[in-house]
Amino acid sequence: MSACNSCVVRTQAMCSILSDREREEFARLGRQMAVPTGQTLMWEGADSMVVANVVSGALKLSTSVQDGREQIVGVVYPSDFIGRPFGKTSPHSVTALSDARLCVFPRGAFDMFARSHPDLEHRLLRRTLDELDRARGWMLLLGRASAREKVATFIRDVAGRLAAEGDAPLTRFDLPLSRQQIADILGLTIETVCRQLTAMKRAGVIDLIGRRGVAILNPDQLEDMAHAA
Amino acid sequence: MSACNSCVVRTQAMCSILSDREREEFARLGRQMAVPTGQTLMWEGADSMVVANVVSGALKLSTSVQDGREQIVGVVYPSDFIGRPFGKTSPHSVTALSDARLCVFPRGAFDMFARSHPDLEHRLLRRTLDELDRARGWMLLLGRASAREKVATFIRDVAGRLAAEGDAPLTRFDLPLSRQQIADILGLTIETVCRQLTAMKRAGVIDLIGRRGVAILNPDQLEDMAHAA
DNA sequence: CGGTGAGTTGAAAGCAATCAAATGGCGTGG
DNA sequence: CCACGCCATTTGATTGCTTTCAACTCACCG
Repeated sequence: MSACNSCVVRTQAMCSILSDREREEFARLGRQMAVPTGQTLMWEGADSMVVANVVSGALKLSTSVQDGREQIVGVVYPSDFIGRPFGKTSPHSVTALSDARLCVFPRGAFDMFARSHPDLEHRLLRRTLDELDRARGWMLLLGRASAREKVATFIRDVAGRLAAEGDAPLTRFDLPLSRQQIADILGLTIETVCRQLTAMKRAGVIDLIGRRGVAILNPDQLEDMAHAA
Repeated sequence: MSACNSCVVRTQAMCSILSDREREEFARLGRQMAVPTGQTLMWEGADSMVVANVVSGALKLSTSVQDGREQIVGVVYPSDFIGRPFGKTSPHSVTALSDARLCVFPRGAFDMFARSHPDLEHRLLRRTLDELDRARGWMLLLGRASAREKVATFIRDVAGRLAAEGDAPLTRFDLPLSRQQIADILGLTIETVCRQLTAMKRAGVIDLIGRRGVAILNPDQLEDMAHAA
């Protein structure tokens, strides 16, 4: 009965380790849900009511300070997990960057189900450890990298993340984020992001096509820029 | 027989949920170990051979780029967990900031024990989720805060972290880190850290006593500085 | 085909980094 | 106990990258 059988992330999301019977039970706890671009699913500091799996689309995790400065602390893609299990409040906001489909579960029910299915918790633990590694790598970028390094690294990473699992990074693609959002990820201003992109274009490393399109002309040079520039 | 019975972090470390029998079995897998100040226990990118619980002391987690720039991505204290279970390589170096005592386990043995003790894995999951939240909060600081805000936030956080669980933040204490290490945590240079500290002293917010001593004279003003300055 | 908002470019200012030199805390040996 | 030397820290001067403020362009939509 459940939509799981046709779910595109069934094989990669954490539910994949469940048996058919377990997955059916699990599926009954939650429901699919569409989230339009720009909609915020969860607010920083608010009670953590739900957790979810991303089925399609991309969402940002962000925190901000009084005066409007915002920092994006993570971006999640299909098969990624959203929300804060086993905790009272959500430590950051979650907002859709594109129209997205989620598989949403009430937090309480999820917590209980997870507690009684060690394999699922194990899967979640691995995912969380990976996410922690990624966050810490990002900290190096935020704390020690120049604007050039940040932007080059960002382009390279998106190219890798957008490629199908196991494939080589794409050489031509559309950015899933606006310039402002890129700036919020890298801890820069929108103008600085622009200037770096233009400079990289002038250097013949990339090409910019319209608002969102990027072509990587010289991957090696891009790689160099990501490390020191 | 095991040292566990006298272990100072027994009640807070993750081993606390194990039964006496289980803990004995668990203890047989590992051993206590002293790590002198400055010694590196684990190297960035190296095979992840061990995991450990911190019994006493403080250690830093750090990554760096070719040219010597370093970023500290985390600091761990007693009862915290170190290492990368379920993964091939360690994503960052681990170095003792002070003489430390650890309870060390071979990774393989730990992984297997954890897999067969869901309660332990659950505890580890919660710990990892907390750590991820902390890392993301740090990202906001690194990406969007001014030098003043970074240093003020750092002082405030150390005061809180050094106080006994549940107590009010300390008003006079010794920093567990050198100026250079503080700089590496905040993504600043040592000179900038110095200047900010001196400025805060001149402003009457804190006092500096010798190399490591700090007294908080005006907690409210410090709090303000941590948020916007 | 014109409007609108994202994106780009330019000029100037500001903040932290860099380079350089002075100070002082602390351990050591006399 | 005091003098000495080393190294962390502090302070100063200058540079330069990123931000800020402002104007302009252009892609995309109706």
